[in-house]
Amino acid sequence: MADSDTRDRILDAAQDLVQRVGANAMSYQHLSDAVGIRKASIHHHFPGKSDLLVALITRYRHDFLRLVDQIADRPNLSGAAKLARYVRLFEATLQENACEKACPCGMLGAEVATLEPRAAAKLKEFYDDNRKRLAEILEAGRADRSLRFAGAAEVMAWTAFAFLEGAMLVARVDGGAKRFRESADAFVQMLEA
Amino acid sequence: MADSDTRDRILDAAQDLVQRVGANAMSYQHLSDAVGIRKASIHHHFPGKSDLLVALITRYRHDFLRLVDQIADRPNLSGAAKLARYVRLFEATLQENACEKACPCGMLGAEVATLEPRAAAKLKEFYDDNRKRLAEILEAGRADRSLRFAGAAEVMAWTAFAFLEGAMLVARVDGGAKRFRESADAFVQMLEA
DNA sequence: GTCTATATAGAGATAGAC
DNA sequence: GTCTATCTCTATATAGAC
Repeated sequence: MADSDTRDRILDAAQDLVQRVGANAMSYQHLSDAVGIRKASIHHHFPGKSDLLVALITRYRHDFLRLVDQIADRPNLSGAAKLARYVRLFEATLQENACEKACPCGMLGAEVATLEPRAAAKLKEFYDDNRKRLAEILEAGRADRSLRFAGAAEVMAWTAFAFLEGAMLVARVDGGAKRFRESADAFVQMLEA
Repeated sequence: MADSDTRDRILDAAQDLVQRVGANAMSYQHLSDAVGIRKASIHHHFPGKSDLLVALITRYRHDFLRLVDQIADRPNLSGAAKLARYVRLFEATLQENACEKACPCGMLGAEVATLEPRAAAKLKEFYDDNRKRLAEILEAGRADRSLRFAGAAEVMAWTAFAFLEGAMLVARVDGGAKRFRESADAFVQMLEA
């Protein structure tokens, strides 16, 4: 499993760089420096940059949705409580490592026009899955009367997801994690019954 | 004024590229191709890439705030109507040229970690100014009872701005201008009294 | 699986002629 | 103000030894 370990360390370094500077500002040389192996060795695990990005999105999607499902599938939690915990997943990412890290899929979203179709498709899956889970949480909240909003849950899910991704990016320019938190609280409060 | 004309054409091309692919994926060669003059001539007008980005943000900020002020300063418009028109400025940008263009300052926000301090400071000015204008619009709406929301107008302004910037970026991955519109309408509706 | 070495292309930038 | 020519550095990627 030494192979798989190196692979993960490369993905760790790549994810960190994507979250901080984006995919277009990340190079095999940076990964080489971060992981401590040569560029050619990175290419052995991920022949092209797109292979790396596809693997990165796939792994992040899997890990993140597992956390979301742990929230969404809890039967004794109100919809409002689920929504608050979902928001906290984004907040935790922003505060990782004391530097302000954005969501990797938010960063890649800004760069989508420069991604290969494979990577763009994987990215869209992440967005789709999140909107779907969010719609379920919102609908559950409306059913248990902990949330109140007009219109289709799918529309509000798109709105909430766009806000969270945007807030992570804006926070790094202006306000930081503190502003993210108070703004996210205000957003959730608008939906609470 | 032939000089100033070329300068503007370079900035036009640069803005188009930033909106579509971002600053890190934009090169002097791309600008050369788009404008029809050589790379060295671009460097004559903008010695370094940061000079170009600073000029780009400065011009966009000036032009955009002029449009915002035309909305905010209209005395016979309700706060809710002003907010709806502000949102439509972002919607119009997204639909420009039949391709989906993001806000240049939203794109640069994602890339802020790779910007020189001068450019990052100019970017922050754009964010600050927009939040300030939005807070005034929201407060006016609360005063004329066309809008209703809890807490400080500044917090809701940050929330609305983050949503709009995020929605433009998310829309290009998933849903397009149509989803942006229905989602933005839902957001405004949450604030309407 | 990792290395050295190399290939090829593109980046940002400058010198100096017209 | 624009050009040709060139410089230097970095990027992605591959060949082949260990």
